[in-house]
Amino acid sequence: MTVRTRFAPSPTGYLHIGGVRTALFNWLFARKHGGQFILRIDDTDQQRNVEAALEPILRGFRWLGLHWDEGAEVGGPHGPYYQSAKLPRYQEAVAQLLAAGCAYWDYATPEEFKAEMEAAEREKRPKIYSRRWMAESPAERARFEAEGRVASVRLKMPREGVCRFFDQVRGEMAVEWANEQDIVIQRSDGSVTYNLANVVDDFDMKITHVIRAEEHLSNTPRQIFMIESLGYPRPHYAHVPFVAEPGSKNKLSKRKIGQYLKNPDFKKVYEHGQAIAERLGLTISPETFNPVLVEFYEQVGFVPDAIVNYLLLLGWSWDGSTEFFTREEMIDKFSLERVNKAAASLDVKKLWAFEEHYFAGLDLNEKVRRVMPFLHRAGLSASEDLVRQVVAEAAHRLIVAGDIFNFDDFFLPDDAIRLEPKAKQKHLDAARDVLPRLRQLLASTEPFEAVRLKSQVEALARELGVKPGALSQTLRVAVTGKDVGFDAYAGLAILGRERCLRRFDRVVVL
RNA sequence: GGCCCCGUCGUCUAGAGGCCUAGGACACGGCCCUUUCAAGGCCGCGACACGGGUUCGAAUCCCGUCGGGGUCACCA
Repeated sequence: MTVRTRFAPSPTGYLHIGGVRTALFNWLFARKHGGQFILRIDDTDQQRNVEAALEPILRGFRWLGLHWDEGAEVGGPHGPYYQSAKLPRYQEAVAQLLAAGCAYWDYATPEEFKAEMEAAEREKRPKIYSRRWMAESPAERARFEAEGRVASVRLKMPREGVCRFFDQVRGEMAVEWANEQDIVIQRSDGSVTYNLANVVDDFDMKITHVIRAEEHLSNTPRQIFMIESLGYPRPHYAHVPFVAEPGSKNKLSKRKIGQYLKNPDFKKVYEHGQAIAERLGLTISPETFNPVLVEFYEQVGFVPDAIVNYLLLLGWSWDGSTEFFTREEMIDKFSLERVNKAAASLDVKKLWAFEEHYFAGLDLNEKVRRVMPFLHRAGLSASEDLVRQVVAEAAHRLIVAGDIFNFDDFFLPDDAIRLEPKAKQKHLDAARDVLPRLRQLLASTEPFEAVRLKSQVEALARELGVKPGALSQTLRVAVTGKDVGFDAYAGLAILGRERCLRRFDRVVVL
């Protein structure tokens, strides 16, 4: 039997990082067993603009390299893969459940049902519907309808016995049927609810392994009841823990960004990304651009493999010490047995560390390829050759592609260089006497290369009885306006004599 | 509140009775290097929730307590 797994996002307009982690486990499991990974869309018919809301999700998966074998846009033999296109099929399943006596027409009004639930809560009883407005015969239905009531369809759950199932992460599970509510499977408007659609889709798409987040654990018994009532084969289950908030065990939520921003680590990464987004001219708000959403990482210029590798280790480990896995290695080593049971908090600082490692591992051409679009989008024109030199010298100072903006002084016109007041005070004002000598050095050093510049500065330093570092800092400020950056001599050499002198003369009034 | 799940350093985790004086990684602190910013090297800080058992021996098994979380929709 071929392994088939699925991920079923709802078109919400963004790709949640916790969802990606669950999807990744599904993807890995399918790949490992030579099976298929299906991307099915849980859209409801009342949603508008499904296409627009789906686009960021599909783009995110493609960007991360988590390709699906069947589903949205790619199609496949078990479609449709959009829930909104399957209403007749679902209603057929509802009819089957009704006919089998496993579901019933219910005529309770929402208020009546709610009153029962509130009473149960008050009396500290399990919230189980009394079936007071249940109708199983045409006569009963007619009677309720004469009162002007409209029916929904509820599952007629067993009231005794135990539901047992095996969970590949949690082991043997057992739940009393008597604690299971008669949930609505078909609304009074004829549309169908999640649990029913889910069961039918998994059957239609021949899903063999249901790997989903822990919050679905409580849906499992009622889904098993439907599966059995409909005569479907039962899939294997694995409930993986959800991804928790930074520094807490609450489920990560896109709505609580304001709260996460109070976490210093989270804030730091967010602000880093924000600065890059501003240079790109993106209009951003924390609601749509933040480290909970995959889009954030794409915009800022992360390496997709870094995110995937980090997510892999969030709730799974191989031997406790191996940190880095290629795609092939993760496919080879992944197993549900080694998935942890407890929720794991999102730690963007650690994700950042993975990014550092992955970006550093890119070869020079690859780094340049990733950095060029950022420069262009920010309106900075630069030859590939210049970019290559800067990227090479910047080395590990580039962690995400957007960090190239830290070295924008190489790509700005010479008259656009701004002198930072603090740097001026510290390195120019305090060194007025040596400025003419430094200018002369720039004008005369031949060839104009880093090693030569270095030895010339060192010679001058000896002559003046100062440290070479002091002179090189002064040169750096005089030419770039800033007192931070990579090796000053390399920077001068990259700019070339002409540009250095032009800048020097603009910045320094002798 | 009912039902269910979970509980090792701040965080992610290793650990399936003796290899544990509890290992690795991120973060953090210090030192070295460097008159920039980093990176790198070295050192350090730091956890088995608690209480009972079982056992020669428990982070590992059992019971209880406490703590945290999920879920109880005509959302998905």
